[in-house]
Amino acid sequence: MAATIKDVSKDANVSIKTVSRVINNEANVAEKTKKRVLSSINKLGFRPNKSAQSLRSKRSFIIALLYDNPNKAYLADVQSGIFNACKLTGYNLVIQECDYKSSDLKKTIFEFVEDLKIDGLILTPPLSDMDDFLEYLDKHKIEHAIIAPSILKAESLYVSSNDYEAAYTLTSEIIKHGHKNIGFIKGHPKHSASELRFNGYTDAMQNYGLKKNNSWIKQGNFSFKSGFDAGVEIFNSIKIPTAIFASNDSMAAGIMKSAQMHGLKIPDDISLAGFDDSPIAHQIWPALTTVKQPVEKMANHAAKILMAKFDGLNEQSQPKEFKSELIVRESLKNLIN
Amino acid sequence: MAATIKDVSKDANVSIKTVSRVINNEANVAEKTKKRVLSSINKLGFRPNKSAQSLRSKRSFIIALLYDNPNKAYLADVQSGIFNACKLTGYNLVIQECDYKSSDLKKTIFEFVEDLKIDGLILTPPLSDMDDFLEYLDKHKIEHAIIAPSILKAESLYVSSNDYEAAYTLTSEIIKHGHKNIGFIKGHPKHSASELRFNGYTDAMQNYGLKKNNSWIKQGNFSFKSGFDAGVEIFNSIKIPTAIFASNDSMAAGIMKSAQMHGLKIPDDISLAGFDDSPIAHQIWPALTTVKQPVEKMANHAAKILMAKFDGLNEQSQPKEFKSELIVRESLKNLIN
DNA sequence: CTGTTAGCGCTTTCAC
DNA sequence: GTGAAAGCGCTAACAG
Repeated sequence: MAATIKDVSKDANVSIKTVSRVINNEANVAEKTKKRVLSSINKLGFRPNKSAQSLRSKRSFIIALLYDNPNKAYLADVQSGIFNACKLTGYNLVIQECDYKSSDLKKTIFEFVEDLKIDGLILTPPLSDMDDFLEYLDKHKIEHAIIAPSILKAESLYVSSNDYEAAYTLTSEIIKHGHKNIGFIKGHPKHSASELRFNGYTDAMQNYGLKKNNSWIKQGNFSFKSGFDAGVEIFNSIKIPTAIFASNDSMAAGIMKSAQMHGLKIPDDISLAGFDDSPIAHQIWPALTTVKQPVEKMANHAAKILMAKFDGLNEQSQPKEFKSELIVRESLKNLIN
Repeated sequence: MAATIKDVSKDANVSIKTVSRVINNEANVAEKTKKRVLSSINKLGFRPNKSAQSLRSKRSFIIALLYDNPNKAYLADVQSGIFNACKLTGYNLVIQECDYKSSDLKKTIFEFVEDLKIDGLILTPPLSDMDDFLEYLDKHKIEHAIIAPSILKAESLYVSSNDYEAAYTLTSEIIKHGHKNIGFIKGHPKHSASELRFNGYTDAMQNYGLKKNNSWIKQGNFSFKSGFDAGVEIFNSIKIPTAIFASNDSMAAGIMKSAQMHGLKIPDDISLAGFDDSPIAHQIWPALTTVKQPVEKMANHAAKILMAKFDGLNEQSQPKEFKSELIVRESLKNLIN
């Protein structure tokens, strides 16, 4: 039978309350007593019963990841980042798939949090931007950290990346390769990143004195198919651009397929760039020029600042914004010389 | 304040034990009483406190998914299948990344299960084949369902797919397209699927009277890079095959890249086939001929038979083996005519 | 078919 | 700094 707090208290010759103090790292325990208790804990292999702790203290040492149908690689990265943070602190990770369009989202999550006494939530896009849901969480004092929200509120816990700047930089890079006619495929309208990336593209074009051509700008939704369809439309137009910047890699891969089916060579006939550096970016030929976001690190940090809050620590001083990295690969041709 | 079992018992004018019986669907409650209790539960919005249930009954209504570094799409599919099964039963899903090579794997998982009172585990490859770990779980009476184990023990809960047959069928299909010189890239040696797929290939070759050529058979490890490397080796040999069957899509994509860098056209110069129908299979061009396994369904079923066991139900009668589907796409050329 | 009693293992409250 | 007592909300064991 597993040792209980009582066994430890007997072994160490203290009250159970003192053992409890040691477990919970509370103040007011003499150093000597603490050592004795710790050695008993060790000797007996005592691990606190989480159900009992949870019943009494209404916390569970469990955090939850909420997501709605992200792409699979993104989900895996986020999850891995959070998991590794949990491992350090002894927290556990429950996952909860949600439907952001569902009308009982709030109720579902509320009951989920109440039932499991979930200590806090980590939200991923598009949940990160659902204002009324976020307000609801605040109102009910459900702790949460937000990954990549579009509106950065100083008082909330979040991590974000510099989508705008990265898109600006990538566009500039394409321009510096001698391209003037550059198309753009927008991402899912509900994801804040879509707008930021488009703005980065737009501003770079403008600052370099280039004109956008609306027949080369298409609405996508981050899916391979939407990229493919956009490619078909663009390649059927009278004049085609020399480069296309798609808001993510899946769409860029879709364009690549449509280009190749159209008999166009990449990058000789058309250059391509994506965003995210998902596995597909280097698993196709030619490999995609893209932007790598430190998704795993961001998620890791989100989990850390969330858990720090439970312990009253302040990790807010840490950077909240993570820098992306430009990765230039074969899909981008240099037109100069 | 949330309602407790006591509140319900007062409202319904019964003892708390009777309420408990209703919650747990136990026998020996008069239909009439049950109705009254249910209506009180409803009226008060009562939901049982899981911590208290867990403390007393040593179960948590939580199951856990154990995995070690699978590919991201596979993980997402498995997870989704399990999650959907959980939604039906009210169970929750905790995830646990493991290192199958770690010497404290057993200890880590044991404490994890004990601490959270995890009701059962779902294992994915390569954990599915770690005999001593499985034995350990049996010995400690930790319930578990196994996804795709190599050895099918009648007494254990598992789901599997017909890897051998599928590989046999795919190889036959390649042969029926007129190919005689067919290479093969093996998967990760630790995954049972690798051997099954190789055997399917071998037997098909033999049954059609074709000879295997060892310089076209390479050891891979399921990664894109291992496929790429294998491709480089094969394409540098004096004579190259007309088709290569890679044990998964990532490796097939790797071969495709090496072929294209070698100036070979697919499928005109070389046909390719993969396995799994991962996203990459149709996001490259030409799209890969492959085999689709119902991963999500398998995982869903694994979760269902596991949870059924907790309630003493027997879902063993359900099929344990799931059929794969052959998907022929552009990467396979017909050499006949 | 229903109820009473005890107690799971811990934290809270308050006393010293 | 430390401890005693109470009790979180539920289920097990038994009684009727």
